[in-house]
Amino acid sequence: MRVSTNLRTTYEAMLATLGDRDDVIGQGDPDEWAFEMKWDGIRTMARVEEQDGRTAVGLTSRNHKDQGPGYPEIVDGLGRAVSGKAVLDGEIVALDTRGRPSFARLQQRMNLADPREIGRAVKRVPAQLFLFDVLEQDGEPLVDLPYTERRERLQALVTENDAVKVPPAFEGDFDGAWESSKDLGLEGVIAKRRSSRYAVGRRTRTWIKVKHVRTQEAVIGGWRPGRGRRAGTVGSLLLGVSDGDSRMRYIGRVGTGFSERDLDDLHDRLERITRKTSPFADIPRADARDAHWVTPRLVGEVEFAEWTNDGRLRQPRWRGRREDKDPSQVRRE
DNA sequence: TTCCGACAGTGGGGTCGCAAT
DNA sequence: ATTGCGACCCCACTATCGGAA
Repeated sequence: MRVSTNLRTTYEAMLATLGDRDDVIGQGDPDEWAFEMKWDGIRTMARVEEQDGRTAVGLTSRNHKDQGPGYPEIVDGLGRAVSGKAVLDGEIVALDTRGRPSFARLQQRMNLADPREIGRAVKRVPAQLFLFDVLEQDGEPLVDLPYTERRERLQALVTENDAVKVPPAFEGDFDGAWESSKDLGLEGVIAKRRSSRYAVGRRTRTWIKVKHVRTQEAVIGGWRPGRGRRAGTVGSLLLGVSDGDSRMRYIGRVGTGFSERDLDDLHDRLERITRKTSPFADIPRADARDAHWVTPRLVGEVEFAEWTNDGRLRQPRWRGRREDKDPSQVRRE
């Protein structure tokens, strides 16, 4: 039986810089890069140790919370997958019915405290640990080795099982990896410089994440006032799309992507088209609480990661007004 | 000089646990 | 019983600043 201990992790995860295709292929030799899929889950530093003759496993999230107790199947799997001591970097994921990592499913595993509750959740939504780096092996620090050598060490070190995987890294062309990630319905691609060291706790351009982006036109049906620095202007916009009906279908809020000029401009325009009632057919009470309603006349464009199960924008950001669009023509794409 | 990376501070969706109503 | 709120997870973005390139 493996135990999950509250082992303190001494490493902060290395982070990738957000970029686009040109940031990767636009400079230098394309062979300098390796490509991995971007997994949508919980970034986790894993430590395997020997303690009193037993294998002890620690899992730590990015803000230093002990994740071991919440994922007993991974603790057990990691104990079987690795012999000896190691510090490994990876992502806890929960796969959907089509085999894609689903953050929505994984959320059902978060914040559970009661062991019986966790036991039931393991059966309902099993989680896996996808490993993509090794920082230390049997006490030997590996962070200064180049990526390619750490990859070799990782693959030799880990014996995969149900709960622990080492997903492949692709050499060669970005476009191939990009298309694969798209076909598989994944978030995007992480490009890693093959010669690069593991920069503990830092965000550098030796790792570049390139994400699939969606765009959607939306009608502003209201807004919420800002707080702190944004007091006196717009906090977020309440967005909708036409359903062919007189009232709009609510698709969520957007509160980032504005410059200070954008905020002033929007605030000005919105104040002039104020009305008393909600233009949405279906907005939840919580979202409507401190809303200021407006006549649905202004159209804008947002970028976002994906639609949530509830038909809301996930990770939305404002891209600007679309004066060329008629509100009644704005549909969900 | 320019640019990179770190920080702080704003905002989002979703889940769970717990206190207030 | 319902509602509200914070803690965790994921995150985008703006604005600023110091120091590296």
